[in-house]
Amino acid sequence: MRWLTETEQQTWRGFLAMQAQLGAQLNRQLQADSQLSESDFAVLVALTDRPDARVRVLELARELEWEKSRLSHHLGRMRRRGLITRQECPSDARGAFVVLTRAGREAIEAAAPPHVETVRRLVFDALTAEQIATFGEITQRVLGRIEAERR
Amino acid sequence: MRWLTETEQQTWRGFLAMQAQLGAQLNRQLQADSQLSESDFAVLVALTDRPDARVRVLELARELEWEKSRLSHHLGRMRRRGLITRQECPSDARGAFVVLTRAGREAIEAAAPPHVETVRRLVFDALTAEQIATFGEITQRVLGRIEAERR
DNA sequence: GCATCATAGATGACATGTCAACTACCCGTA
DNA sequence: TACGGGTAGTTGACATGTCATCTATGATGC
Repeated sequence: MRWLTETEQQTWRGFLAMQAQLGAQLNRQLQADSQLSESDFAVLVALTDRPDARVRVLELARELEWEKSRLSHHLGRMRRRGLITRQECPSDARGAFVVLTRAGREAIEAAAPPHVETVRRLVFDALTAEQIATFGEITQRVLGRIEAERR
Repeated sequence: MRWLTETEQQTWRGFLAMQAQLGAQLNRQLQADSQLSESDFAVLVALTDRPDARVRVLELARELEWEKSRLSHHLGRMRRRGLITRQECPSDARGAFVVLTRAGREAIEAAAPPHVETVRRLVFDALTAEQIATFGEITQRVLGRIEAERR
């Protein structure tokens, strides 16, 4: 079988370490500055991307690429914290909209600047323009592979 | 404040998506082929890296860059499944060694080839040599930033 | 109308991760 | 010897994620 070369192994382990460290650091910062997790943040961003600040649950799941049950649980928790609400869907009684509340909007507006600043500081400021471009290509290619494989 | 450019935002979202998808896919494959999680795999790899197939708990935690409590919980679960054992440490009665069992060794030896194959297929085969090199540089730079910040 | 199957979303059981204590032991100093 | 602070590792409470299953509604063919 084809093993990994020494260099590939190092690259791979480096990636695993970066992934873990970066996620942990971003979570810590978000939590400390805004009492939000990365997951909360992702949901709130998806909502603010909408002109009417609301989405159908499954559409949100597809957009975030989350399992629907994960999303359902997470929305329940966010609802209990007052960041979002549910709204019945008139055209399909099974469905529901997720709606951003005022508190949710305030939370995301307060959280975004320091979070973006951290991402910039830890990632983009550390890289040259060319590295950033290559980084983008890499993620797209890998995503393409996974996509292809899942079919 | 300095926001992210359109391109940077795309790159960042792409990275988040890749991270999530790749992790999920690797976990699925490992689970299906070997009944192991990525975490189990990481622990077992760290053990097989040792000539005597055993490590002190905290040293393992440092190597994996895991919180000690996470490791402790995880080791408990792996022990219950028979993948590892504990061994008292004669020179420091507080401490303990984590030891690879025969079953653990068999599990990792069976799991490694298909797992490596998947990593190769999804990542390295998708990239040019130059992209791989850049990828390695990127992870190192970002890790360096995080490292610097945490002090 | 109604039997049948698909879909939206929630739920419960369980695996995993985090944080803050806690226990037991080490070691330097008086 | 005894005390005090540091270290190794575990534990419990709780947040989060996964999987399988359930409920209610929608859509389709007869």
